[in-house]
Amino acid sequence: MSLGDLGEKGRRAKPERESGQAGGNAKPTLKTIAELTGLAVTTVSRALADAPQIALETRQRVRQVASEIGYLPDRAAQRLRTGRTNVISLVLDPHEEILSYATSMIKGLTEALRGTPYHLVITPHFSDTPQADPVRHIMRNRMADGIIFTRTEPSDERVKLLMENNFPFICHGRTELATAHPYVDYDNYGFAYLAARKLIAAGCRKLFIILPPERFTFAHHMRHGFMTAVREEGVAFEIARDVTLDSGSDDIRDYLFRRMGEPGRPDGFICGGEVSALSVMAAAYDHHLELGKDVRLVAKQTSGLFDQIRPRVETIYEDLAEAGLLMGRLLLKRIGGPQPIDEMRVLQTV
Amino acid sequence: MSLGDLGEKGRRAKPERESGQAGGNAKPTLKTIAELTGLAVTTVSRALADAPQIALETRQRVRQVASEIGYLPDRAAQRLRTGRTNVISLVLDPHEEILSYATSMIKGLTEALRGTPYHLVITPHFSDTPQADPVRHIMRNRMADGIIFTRTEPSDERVKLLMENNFPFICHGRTELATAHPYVDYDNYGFAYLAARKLIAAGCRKLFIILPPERFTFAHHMRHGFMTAVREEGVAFEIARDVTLDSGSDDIRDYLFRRMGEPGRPDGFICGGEVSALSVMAAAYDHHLELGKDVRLVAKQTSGLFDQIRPRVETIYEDLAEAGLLMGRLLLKRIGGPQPIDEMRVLQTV
DNA sequence: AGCGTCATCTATATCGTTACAAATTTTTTC
DNA sequence: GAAAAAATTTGTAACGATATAGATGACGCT
Repeated sequence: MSLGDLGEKGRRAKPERESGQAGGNAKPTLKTIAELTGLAVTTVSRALADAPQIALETRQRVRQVASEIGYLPDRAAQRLRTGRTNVISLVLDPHEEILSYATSMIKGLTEALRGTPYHLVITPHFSDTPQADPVRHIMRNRMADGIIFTRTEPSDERVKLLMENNFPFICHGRTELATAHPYVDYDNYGFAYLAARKLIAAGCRKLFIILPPERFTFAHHMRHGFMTAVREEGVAFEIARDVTLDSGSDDIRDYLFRRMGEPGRPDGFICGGEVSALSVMAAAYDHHLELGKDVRLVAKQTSGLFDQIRPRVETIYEDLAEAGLLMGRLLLKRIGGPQPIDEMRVLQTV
Repeated sequence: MSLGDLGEKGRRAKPERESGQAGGNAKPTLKTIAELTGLAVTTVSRALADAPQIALETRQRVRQVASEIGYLPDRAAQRLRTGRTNVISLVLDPHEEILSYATSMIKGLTEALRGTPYHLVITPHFSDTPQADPVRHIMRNRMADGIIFTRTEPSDERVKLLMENNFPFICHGRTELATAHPYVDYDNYGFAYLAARKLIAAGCRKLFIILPPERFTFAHHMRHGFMTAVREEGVAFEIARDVTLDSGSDDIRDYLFRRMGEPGRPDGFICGGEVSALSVMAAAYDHHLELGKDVRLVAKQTSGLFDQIRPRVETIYEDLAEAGLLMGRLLLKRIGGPQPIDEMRVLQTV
């Protein structure tokens, strides 16, 4: 089936302007349907919108014709007229680490958007530009109807901006702002707490945790969960100083290798990232330490990766696809509903 | 900085229709600039397009004013008028495996699109619908100016469709079609050949390879490279029968675990996927086979993952970010240029 | 008849941009 | 100094959809 030459100049290439049913391959518009049914363009538009003031019979007839000729509304025209873009922007830093963390989320998002008229646009935020720039840009130029972003900070500029402008958004992670806003988060307090308890229960006497960069809210949650557990049990602990979960895996490995060679070596490690958890394992391996005996590790699992890792590692699962699905649904709800719906959801540790 | 209430009804919420410079917060359009400069809208448009028939001085003045008031053209209007969407569609199946493989590619793509007016839209192709559907849909409804997809087949329907319609696209992987078309591929022949030679050189006597599903062109390339090497050296070999690189990691592991328990166990494994390579390692581990001694493995590396894996595994690197960057650049070239540029690039094994 | 009510349908204007042809001004030429 | 040529600028009409207000006809009521 050839749709005509859509390549270089598009439909403008055809000079056939006689609005008859010349060839069946001109892109159908409302006008086409109007001519076919003998109705006015407006009526067709309203009919397709299922307006009650159009006779039921007419509506059905229009629908019929529309589907017969494969009519689909022109997004650009709708967008220009209504101001609605049918776009959801996922703003993220296209670094491998973050991207891979966003992968499952994208899966959930596409699932949530499936069957809706919404498209998912990846809006990159390059780390050499201010964090709020993409958000500002999207709002200012109405590039999307809703924004999704991750790695929320306690006093997140993006959240503030979006709220000021009453622009639909949802973020992964919480802020510590006074005003409520929708978000989806994972119980990182629970993760760290549970991880620490597991290690202590397994006999560890000194726990070590690698945290996310301090600026992220979930770093605080993790630290808090960790601290609560070690205080409850009164065990020794240590928090990684020079590396974070955002550090390169090689750096994390090197850092841990060094640390494991120094006195007072921890025997229980908590790592909230998949590849960085492998770095911990690698550091232990390079010291000929046996995992599950000399040192123990609890990692956060966000994919099937750790099911293939040997020796088996204890993990706690965070379902990012579920988070993505939820975020998508909540955002659509927020966009559709005229009144601000403040939905907050924290996915629990299992 | 508040941009006004952009949430519910957008700019349409303001009834201020006096086209003066009432508030500075109305979205600037060509009309705004026209009024400010005393020129006609058309002139402003042409001036911003740097048309040679507009006096240089005028062009500069218009530019000046435009940047002062922060003018940015309305995408929807441009799109409606010109038929150009400024969108690049990346079509992919949002399964975790494929997505994670596409992750680095997305990184390269965003890099290529950086600074251009093009947006990256993730167009999901759900496996329960015909493969060519998204492509057809994108062309028919002019959802994008160019299409990118992966996992090309020898007689790929999508390629045929896109070529018939002369629609700009680029795919990752080659076809075996008569007509030339642009693509970016990785030398999977070289990968398998090199991997096999490495294993043989290390002393392996029976090689085993897990291939991608037969329907993909690169499966043939890999098989061919593998076969060439084993025939040259006359070593025994085996090709995975019940699993492919697309199988679930658990299935791959279970399959290999079984195979390793049977007589005539291979001692050299080639695996063209990251997580599935870990499955091979896991299967060996579960059999108490020592990697690098009892069995050897050569894996394809597409991220930093294997730098953290112990014991160290021999890998051959495929740079998917580079592929993404290249694909983005070639596609943009193809979209911009009026004459079809047939660019074929195969990234070599290193 | 005359008038209002209801159910349908339609004409017009507009979103912001660009293509096209025509109009205006300036410069050149004889 | 007038006509021709060149250099600028401008008006009008789309692109395809929808919001708004208005038109049409059928029907019932007094």
